[in-house]
Amino acid sequence: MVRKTKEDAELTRQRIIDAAKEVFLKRGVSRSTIEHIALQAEVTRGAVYWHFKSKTEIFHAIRDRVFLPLIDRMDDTLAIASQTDDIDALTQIENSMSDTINELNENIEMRQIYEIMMIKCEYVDEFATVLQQILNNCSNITEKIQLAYERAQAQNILVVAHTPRALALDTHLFFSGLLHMWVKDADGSRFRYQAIELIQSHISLRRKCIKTLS
Amino acid sequence: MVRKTKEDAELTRQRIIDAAKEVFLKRGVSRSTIEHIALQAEVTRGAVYWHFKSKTEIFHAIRDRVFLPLIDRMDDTLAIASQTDDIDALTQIENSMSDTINELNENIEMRQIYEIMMIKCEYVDEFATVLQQILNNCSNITEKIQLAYERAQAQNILVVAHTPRALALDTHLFFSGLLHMWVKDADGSRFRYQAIELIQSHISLRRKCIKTLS
DNA sequence: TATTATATACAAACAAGAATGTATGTAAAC
DNA sequence: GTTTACATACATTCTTGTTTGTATATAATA
Repeated sequence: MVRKTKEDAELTRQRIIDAAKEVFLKRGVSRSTIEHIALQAEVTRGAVYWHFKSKTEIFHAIRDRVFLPLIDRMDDTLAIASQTDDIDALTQIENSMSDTINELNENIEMRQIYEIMMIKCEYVDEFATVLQQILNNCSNITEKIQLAYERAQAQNILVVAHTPRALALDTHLFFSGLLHMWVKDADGSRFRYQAIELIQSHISLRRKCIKTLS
Repeated sequence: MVRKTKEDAELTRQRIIDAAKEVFLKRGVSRSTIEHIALQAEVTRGAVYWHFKSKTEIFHAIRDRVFLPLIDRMDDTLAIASQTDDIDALTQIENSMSDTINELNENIEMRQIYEIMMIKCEYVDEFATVLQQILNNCSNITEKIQLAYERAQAQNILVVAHTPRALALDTHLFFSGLLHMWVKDADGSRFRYQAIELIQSHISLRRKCIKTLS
């Protein structure tokens, strides 16, 4: 059993990535060895070394597969807000966060990879750069949220006396904390089941009360 | 040079803990070996094995030294609120968070250990229990914050239409996110220098506007 | 108080296993 | 025929845990 077709080889590559994900999740990135991954993927270390030159490279492959798409998606949800007018800016922000949580609820793989990134990886040496990338992404998201708050301000639905910048940072920190807790709260009792409500509550705090309607 | 006095031995023990902290910070917990720690402490592995039976035990020693006190302190700041009447409940919440940030700013060791706990440790196997402890502490803090919000409600300084419970969770998630970002933001440009303002802003959003004064 | 016994606080050496990286082999695809 | 996609074997380094040695503090005893 040697020399498969290109399609077979790609399949092997994907199986190695899948295997690494499982192993990382179970043992943490540092304690996982190439052999562990090979065993899980039911190939030899030779196969792993053929496709990847190191464990770090596998780590990045995992990251690219799921982590980046989710950020892009959140980005999009916030961006399209400027075009559609049937939905206000605050709701857009709320949706962008809710969508992410829903995605984590439905997509097991995404959830697993988030878990690896957050509590099963040590950000030293080669991994320190990953942390910087994450920070940069955070800055981008925050800016998008700020723009949305500025739109909300223009739509006159925002509470007064607070700058869009401050609100955006607050929201970002809230969501950042929520994601961390969501991941750590393995049994779901504390945060996982009420995440959506927490998001709604967070946004409603920023919405100007329309007392004149009643 | 053998068989020191008990005081000398305790000193050695502390030096090993100090050394481990430095090594963990530099290389991450998993990649740090007993030998690394011994070298940093300028003792042999024999000394380390005499005082601690494993790396995990050193980890817990580090944690107990700084991590727990900080949580206790935050706990206290929130608890004394019920006694002093010259300072309102919302300010108490604000202070408890600001104090923690200030402590992190001033206490290098505390900062380093937080960094280790947050981004230089993989929470698997023996370390998984540590995560549960952290979660439990979070629950306690959230409850304390909730009680403070209930006092704020009684003092009639809180915005209406939001339950103390929801506000407490939101605040806790905000602060959780802030701590994470504070730690990750090594150069300080993004969060470290404006953490206090962010806390003030967060709290002021919950404070009922006193328009009648002007 | 002086002597002796014992536990302490390490250092140094040893043995075993784990993990990595590379080198070599090989059969089938192209 | 050559390259690809691996499997297998090997050499080396790293790490751990244990064991042994030893000088001295401390307690016990006389």
